[in-house]
Amino acid sequence: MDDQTKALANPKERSPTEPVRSRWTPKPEQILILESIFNSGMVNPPKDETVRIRKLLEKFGTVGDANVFYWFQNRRSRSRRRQRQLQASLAAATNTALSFYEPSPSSSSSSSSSNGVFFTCSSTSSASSSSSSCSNFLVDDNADDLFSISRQMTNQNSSYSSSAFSQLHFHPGYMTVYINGMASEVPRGPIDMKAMFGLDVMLVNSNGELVPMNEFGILLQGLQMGESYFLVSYT
Amino acid sequence: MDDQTKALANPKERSPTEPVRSRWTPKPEQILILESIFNSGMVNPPKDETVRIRKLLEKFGTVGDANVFYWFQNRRSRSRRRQRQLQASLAAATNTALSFYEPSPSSSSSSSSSNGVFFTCSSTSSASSSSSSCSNFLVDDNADDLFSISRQMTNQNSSYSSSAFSQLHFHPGYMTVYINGMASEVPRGPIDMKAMFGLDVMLVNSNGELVPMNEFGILLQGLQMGESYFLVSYT
DNA sequence: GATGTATGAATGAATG
DNA sequence: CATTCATTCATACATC
Repeated sequence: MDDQTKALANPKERSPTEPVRSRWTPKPEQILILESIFNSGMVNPPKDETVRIRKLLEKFGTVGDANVFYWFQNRRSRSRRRQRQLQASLAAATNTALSFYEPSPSSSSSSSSSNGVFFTCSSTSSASSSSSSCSNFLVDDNADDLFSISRQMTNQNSSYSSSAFSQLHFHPGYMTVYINGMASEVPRGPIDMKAMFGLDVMLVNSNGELVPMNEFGILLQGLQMGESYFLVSYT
Repeated sequence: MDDQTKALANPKERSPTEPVRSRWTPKPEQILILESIFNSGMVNPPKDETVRIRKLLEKFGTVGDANVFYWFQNRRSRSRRRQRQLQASLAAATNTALSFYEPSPSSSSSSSSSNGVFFTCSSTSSASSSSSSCSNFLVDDNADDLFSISRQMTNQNSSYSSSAFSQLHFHPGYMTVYINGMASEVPRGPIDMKAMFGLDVMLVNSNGELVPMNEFGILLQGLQMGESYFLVSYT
């Protein structure tokens, strides 16, 4: 175990505003930062980077180096696990599979999508802390390649701060959500979908559920920070 | 065969194709199977066993490896917690009892255990998950789970219970998955995305992960029954 | 249809 | 990095 991994956990200090918790609960902004860094390719920050990241995160709440370290470790582990799990579970059908495959003629690849617009992204949601990452399929879950990336990144100090993270500004009244995989700054309040997208579109959250919208195409409630949504045409 | 077998007529029988299912709700038969396995001593099945178990459970409803994994993890955790509580309460009772009863030495299995059994047999052998028995959980739970089980069982007329394991039937052919929130019948085997949707799409599962696809636009594995997917254009 | 509870799911925190 | 545990969050279901 690296010395860098040695915990500097500071379990006690807790801002008076914070609820008494036995373990660190990352704030949404902190999750965004961490996800951004992770998805920007730095999946295994060295110790000094961990310290820098912790200092960044501290703008939004008490956090220790150990928390950051564990976060990345778990993030890597669970990404990889999910990846394997998916592979395995789907691979089960591979053997029985070929009999069903009929090389349908390429003549009509027309069937395209009856739906019209389809899109992207998903993730796990949760009311309080939505993790995840719509950009999963961008950089995430790629254990093998990630190492080369991280290896190549270990020396450049501020790469992440200029790539992914710096794009996320936290202006008041706005927040970042992911729509079709792209980070988007949206107002915190109700959103006029027609004004914003111009079409008859609806938003589907990462659970596949329609985001409630009134007859004027205005979302009844604000979106959830950091959450992922899909635009779906319903015309 | 009793026709009451089908009398699983739960009041809340979902339509043949389950709608928005934000979380897995195990069928009574599935709970029976899981409880049986757990109580037989396999409290921490290794991965391959998890897969086998999942396949068993799938005879009674959609379930994924992760569900099985979580089920055993939660089952262990909550059994252990109850065990600890029981221990604590018994210890407390013992302490208070000791104030009345002067400990006469060395008579071994003194623990009266009028109400409970506490045992040991630490197991936790080593790295590889000991699926082997010798568990604190063995008989552990009492009122709570038994109630739920019996409650669940009242619905069926005992057609299942013991024989649940051996029966195995697969419906080859087609299954239902959700694509962009819409139920779709797809073949169980590999799917020619090119023929089905057109060239430039890929499937993302509900974890936001890309479903592996070869260079011909054919999914390497079949999809998972009941799972939700999103079509993503990658042009 | 509000509230309580059982439990599925997620994740921080370890350990080896 | 793989596994595991403890804790917490979210929700399905029961109950009223």
